[in-house]
Amino acid sequence: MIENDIFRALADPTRRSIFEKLANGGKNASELRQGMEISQPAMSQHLAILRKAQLVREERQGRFVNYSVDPKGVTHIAQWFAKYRAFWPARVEALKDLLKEMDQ
Amino acid sequence: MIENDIFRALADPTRRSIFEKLANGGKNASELRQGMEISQPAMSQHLAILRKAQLVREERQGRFVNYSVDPKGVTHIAQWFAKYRAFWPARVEALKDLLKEMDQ
DNA sequence: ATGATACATAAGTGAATGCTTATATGTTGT
DNA sequence: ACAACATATAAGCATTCACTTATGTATCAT
Repeated sequence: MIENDIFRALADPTRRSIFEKLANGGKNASELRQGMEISQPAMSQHLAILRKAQLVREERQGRFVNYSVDPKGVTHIAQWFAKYRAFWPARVEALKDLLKEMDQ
Repeated sequence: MIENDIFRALADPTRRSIFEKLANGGKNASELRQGMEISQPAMSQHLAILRKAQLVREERQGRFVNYSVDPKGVTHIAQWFAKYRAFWPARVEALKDLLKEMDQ
């Protein structure tokens, strides 16, 4: 189940910060490691988990593999999260209608 | 870190379905167990984890403890998720402005 | 072809996770 | 006070997780 893959992927803080980095633009695995104190295999394993969750997609570019955020996973969270719109703070209640549209 | 507690809490499918049940209205621990094939201690442990993540709040009512969705945790996910609005599908792009408001 | 570089995969390990059974705590009715 | 009920906590155990080291695969430059 993809929903399970997504939440398991996001449960790890290292993977969340990788994902966050990619939200600022695509990067290859080596670039992602910069300033992160993480081994090459560990990064590769994290990326595989994010990929399986469709939170991230890969595109080979020669020796490098460029990673970027995959809207598929993001959309899936959006849909899951839309179920809880009733509990957002009052000032965001205006979102309701748009999100209701999204459910269809 | 609360963000970590939230994502770890949601990583378990049993906890997500408990959370989902509560989104349809507050229930006590016994009611939550109905139709779930889960032991009493397991339910109690799951609720403790959801409570720590501020996804759920408790309110004692006599012998029972009524649980309901806590907007604090939900709001926190909303804020985290707002960072990735750029990757939502195009037809939801209209949400941008409202969510931008939310960031402040 | 050969070496260097970028990344993936395999196998092993300690720590965390979700369950179990047993027991404790808190509340109600008698 | 006491039994019954609702929930929480403790301790133990099997599985999962995130890492490690070692090795494999793919691409580039010479």
